Amino acid sequence: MKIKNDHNLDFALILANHGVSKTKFRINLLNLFYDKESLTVKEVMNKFSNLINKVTIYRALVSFEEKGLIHKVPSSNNIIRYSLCNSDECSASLHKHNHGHFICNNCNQTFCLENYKSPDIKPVDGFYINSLNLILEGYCKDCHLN
Amino acid sequence: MKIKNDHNLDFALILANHGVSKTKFRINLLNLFYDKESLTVKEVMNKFSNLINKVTIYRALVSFEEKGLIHKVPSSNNIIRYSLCNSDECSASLHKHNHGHFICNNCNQTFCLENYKSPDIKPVDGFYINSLNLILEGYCKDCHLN
DNA sequence: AAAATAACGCAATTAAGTTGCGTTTATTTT
DNA sequence: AAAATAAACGCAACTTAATTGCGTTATTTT
Repeated sequence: MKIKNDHNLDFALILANHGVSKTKFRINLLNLFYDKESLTVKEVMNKFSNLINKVTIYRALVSFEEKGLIHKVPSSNNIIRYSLCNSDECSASLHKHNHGHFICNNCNQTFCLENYKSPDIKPVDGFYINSLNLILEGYCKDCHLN
Repeated sequence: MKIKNDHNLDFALILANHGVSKTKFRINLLNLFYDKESLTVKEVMNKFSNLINKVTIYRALVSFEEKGLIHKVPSSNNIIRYSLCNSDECSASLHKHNHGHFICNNCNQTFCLENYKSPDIKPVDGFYINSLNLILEGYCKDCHLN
């Protein structure tokens, strides 16, 4: 359950700055998000070798989201994915990536597509916009071959 | 269970042209999609006053999707929505809208945002792209007020 | 019209996500 | 630093979306 920190970052401090409790699990969970483009509850469970109760994971993710650390990534496969907020692009109430994301319909991995720029968020009458996402779906290289 | 046809379209013919069986239910279901921007299984069940078995609905939607009549709309709330394909923008294997969609996180309705143009689909090395969606989420006018 | 194929409905099942509650751990107050 | 408060955790039970198998009914093909 020990997660290695390859980022030279003080995750406990980041949590504190966002008003999130610094439990061992939540420190490791935040570290995971710095390692990986996006995560589902199932992927988190696997990373912690199923030692952490799924309810704990759900509640931690909700807490991270409420405090503006992560945001949901829309997809068509009805599995909720979370992705780390870029502090320069996201605030607690408004989330965006300046680039598109590709989701594989087979392995469910996500990939950043830096070449696909998303349009900027602009106000639309009658709508209170919290997030903008450019989502591409299909099959990644590995999953296309079969 | 009779659904009125306001579109002067022969839905049975459209189904036949796409290789989908022309059952009474499927004809009415296709009509529904021409009436509404997008639909979930639950919404379809309600429209048919719960007279149609949900398994039948799931299978019809899968069939419509396989034959290129409808496609999934990604969202963060893990409820699968389907939307009619524009014949000029979608093929059976490649789906896109040229504009963004707004999904209300409270009432789960979707709205077309004609002013948000999506980038064009272009090939990306190693990815086999089936769909492109520009998704905005937040609260619609009605749901923001409370 | 008969044979073949696909859709349908029912019951049961899987899996994601949620809720309540007692216990443990972290944070705040003194 | 100890006590008081608040939040996180784990367990069990529950809700809801989605899936599967199978016998029956409707549609399509020849």
